[in-house]
Amino acid sequence: MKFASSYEPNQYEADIYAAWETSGAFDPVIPTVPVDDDGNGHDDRLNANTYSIVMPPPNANGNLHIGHGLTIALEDSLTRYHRLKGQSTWYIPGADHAGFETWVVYEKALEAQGHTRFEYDRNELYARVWDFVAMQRGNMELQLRALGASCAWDDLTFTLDENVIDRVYTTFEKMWNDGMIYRGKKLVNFCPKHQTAFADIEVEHKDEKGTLWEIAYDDIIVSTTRPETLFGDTAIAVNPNDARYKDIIGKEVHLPLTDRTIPIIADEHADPEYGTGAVKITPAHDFDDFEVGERHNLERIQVIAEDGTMINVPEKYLGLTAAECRKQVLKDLKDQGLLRGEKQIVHSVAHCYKCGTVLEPTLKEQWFVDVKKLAATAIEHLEKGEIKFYPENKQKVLINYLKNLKDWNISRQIPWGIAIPMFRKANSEATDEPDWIFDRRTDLKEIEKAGVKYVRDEDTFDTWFSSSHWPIVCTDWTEENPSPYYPLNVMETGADILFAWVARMIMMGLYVTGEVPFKEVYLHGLVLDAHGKKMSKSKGNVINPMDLVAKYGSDAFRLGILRGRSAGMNQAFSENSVISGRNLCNKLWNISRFIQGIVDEGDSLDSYTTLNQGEDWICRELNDCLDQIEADFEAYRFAEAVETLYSTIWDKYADWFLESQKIYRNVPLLKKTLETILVALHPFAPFVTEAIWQNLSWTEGMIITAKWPTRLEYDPISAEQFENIRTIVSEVRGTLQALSGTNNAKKYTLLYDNDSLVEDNLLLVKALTKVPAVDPLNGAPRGLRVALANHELYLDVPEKVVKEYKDALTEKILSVGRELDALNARMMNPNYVERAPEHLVKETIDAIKEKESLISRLKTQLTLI
RNA sequence: GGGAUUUUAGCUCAGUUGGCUAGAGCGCACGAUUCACAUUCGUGAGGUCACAGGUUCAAGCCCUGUAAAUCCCACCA
Repeated sequence: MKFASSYEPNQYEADIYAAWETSGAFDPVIPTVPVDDDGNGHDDRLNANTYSIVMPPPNANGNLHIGHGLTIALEDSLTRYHRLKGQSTWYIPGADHAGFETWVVYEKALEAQGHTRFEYDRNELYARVWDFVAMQRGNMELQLRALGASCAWDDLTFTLDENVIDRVYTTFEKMWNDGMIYRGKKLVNFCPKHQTAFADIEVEHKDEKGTLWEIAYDDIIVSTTRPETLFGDTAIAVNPNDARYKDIIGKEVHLPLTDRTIPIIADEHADPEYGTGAVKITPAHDFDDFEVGERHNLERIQVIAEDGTMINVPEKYLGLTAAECRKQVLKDLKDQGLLRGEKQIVHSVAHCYKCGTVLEPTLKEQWFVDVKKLAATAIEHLEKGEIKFYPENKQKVLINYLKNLKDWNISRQIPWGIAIPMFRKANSEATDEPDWIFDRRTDLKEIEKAGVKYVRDEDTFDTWFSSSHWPIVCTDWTEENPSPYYPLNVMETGADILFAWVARMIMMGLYVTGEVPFKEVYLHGLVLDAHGKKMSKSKGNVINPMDLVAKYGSDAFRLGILRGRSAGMNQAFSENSVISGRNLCNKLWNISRFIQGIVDEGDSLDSYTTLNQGEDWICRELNDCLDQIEADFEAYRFAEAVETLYSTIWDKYADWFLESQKIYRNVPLLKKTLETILVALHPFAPFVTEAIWQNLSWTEGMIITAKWPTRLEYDPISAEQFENIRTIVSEVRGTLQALSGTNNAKKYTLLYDNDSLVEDNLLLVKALTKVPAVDPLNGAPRGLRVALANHELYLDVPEKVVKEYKDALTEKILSVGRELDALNARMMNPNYVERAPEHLVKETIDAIKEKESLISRLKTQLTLI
């Protein structure tokens, strides 16, 4: 016997995965590189039936977390479904160098060894991090395998692979030539701890308590939360409509603690309602002030250096940290009587999303992408509906974001990343040559062109700049050989990176290829803990997907994490749902074990025919189930598909069909239907379905490359009759349960009068209700009437028991009466009869007849008691 | 300030173009028991669909408003 009494995932999963991988089942059937089999000069792949999906690349040197677990469950289910449907499926795995994250980890390791980044040059650091990552790599790839990801491993793309860098450089060069790249000295969010700038999107704003100080600049009082920046003030702004200050616009005031004077200017930025209505302007250290400075052509005086110490300030404050300087400034202002008040406020402060350090708006020369055209093109294609979003409201959200997008800072001061291929002229005498030139030779620090020396910019690209090429590089798309796998069929990723990643892939895809990079976008939400709280290390509520896989199996995890989840929603997750997934796997295992047992007894017919109502019924239910799953996959309704499979397999197939097959056996049909449910469940539970497939005596090949089931043949009238049997059985069971006493099912014979359906299914009804016998009534009604309108059924119970059932019977009559009243009320409404669809009115009339007949029968029974 | 989302059973969620008595899983109560499965089987209790109006023959679903919660963007001198 190949089937143990329960399914033990750990015995099978590793071997099964290895078998899949070595068989080549993960690889697309249609080649990914150009072919011209018929020699007509055309790439024969281009009209092929392909299905492509890329994996959002997990951090190459990290471990998978619960969000990855969800990602794989979603993407791999899609992949396997489309593979079973016969498409040439390409699920492309990836690994992310995770520029900033990995750098932070590495720098910590470096510090632990007593070193700092400043001891090495950029190339050395790059090489060192490369080795560091190489050492840890593989962990997450093993974990992807444990989750069952059926991806094409040979095509794994690492974000620092040569073809990625090539493509990024090609795009950058094109943008540079198109005038979309510019070098700007602008305010950027700068993390003093990590010594790097961030894009707006990487900044985390948090509400914090702070102090608002009021400082006298001559007669004008200004409010500020950052008194130490006053040395960088180059103006005071008042609102042009503010009557209080009308007369002093254009005048100069003395800047405290210095011997400078600054002008009073009129600008809308000053809010008359806030504070005193006058605001100090520090263009070098505040984003709003920077813009005011642009409008009024103000000087930008940087007073806080990148290391967080004071520069360009009076001797006394030079070299202090910003915090020390603030204290000193406040003290000095107070001594001079210029500090006129302070109050506590709550304001939002920008933090580094990694270390929580307060970010310092800092003037820096950086590379920027002019996003106007990119965004406009993306909006145009999005508004045409070229990409379908799940959930669909994200389309609007994304368009709204793109409409307000500001230029994109792509420079990062982190060695671990793709070097920016720009070189600055070294000797300024050669005035005819441009200051900056593009060159791919980023492995060199210095190059020479036309006799002029150039030095490479030390910075690297923002990882999102290279990641935005992901669909292009993963599918090996090139100008010369566009891939049939581009655009991707779907981009599945987290809703939290809609702006950072999805938006940029769309802009970049359109810019490089002229086509949107994917046809559909499915966004998943956060996986929250069982109480709906965000998982975090500090809260200690983090669930490790690998623990659950080890404990319950990969399939159980996948089924569990998909349960109750819908697109874009942050939803709770608990071990319970994994347990219920595990139970389903075991149920399926035992279903198979049972059927194999029957097959072993011998019967070698291959083709099936249905022979009774239960068999017709299960065929109908399985067909409905397949329809439902196909529709659910089209609409990305994963949880619903799982739910449908769960109830079809358990509540219908096992509880009714298999139970009925204990009376009437149809071996070919058992085989056929089992294959159907195995294949249908395979996308969600790949391991157990494959393990069963391999253990069954008659199946061939591997289920991963099987064919999606075709519909079953059945007699619909007969199938519907089985519903009547189900109703009879349920009602008898319910009545038996409601009778006083225990073990009622064993005691009382079921009597039927004039009922061919029961007569034809005596053994089945007997087995399902567990009554000792099902006999014809033969005479006057006796015992307890079963509450069915269209069947004359009695439970042969003694008078005494019938009497004890009186209360339950009364309650039953009342409840049916209430339903009847509701139906009658509906029919009393002439508008309903007139305007509702005919079939509904007819159904209502039928229902009324049925209820009336049932009530009169029950009432007769009651009077007999 | 702008935008989005959510509110249905004790918990987590379905409920697709409005249409029969609003469903599932878990939990709970009661009952069963060796013959595929206790990771089992059966039966049941539990809902003013956040609230108030409106449209409609008919509203959990559509419209208006209110409340609560969550998230994103911008801003907070």
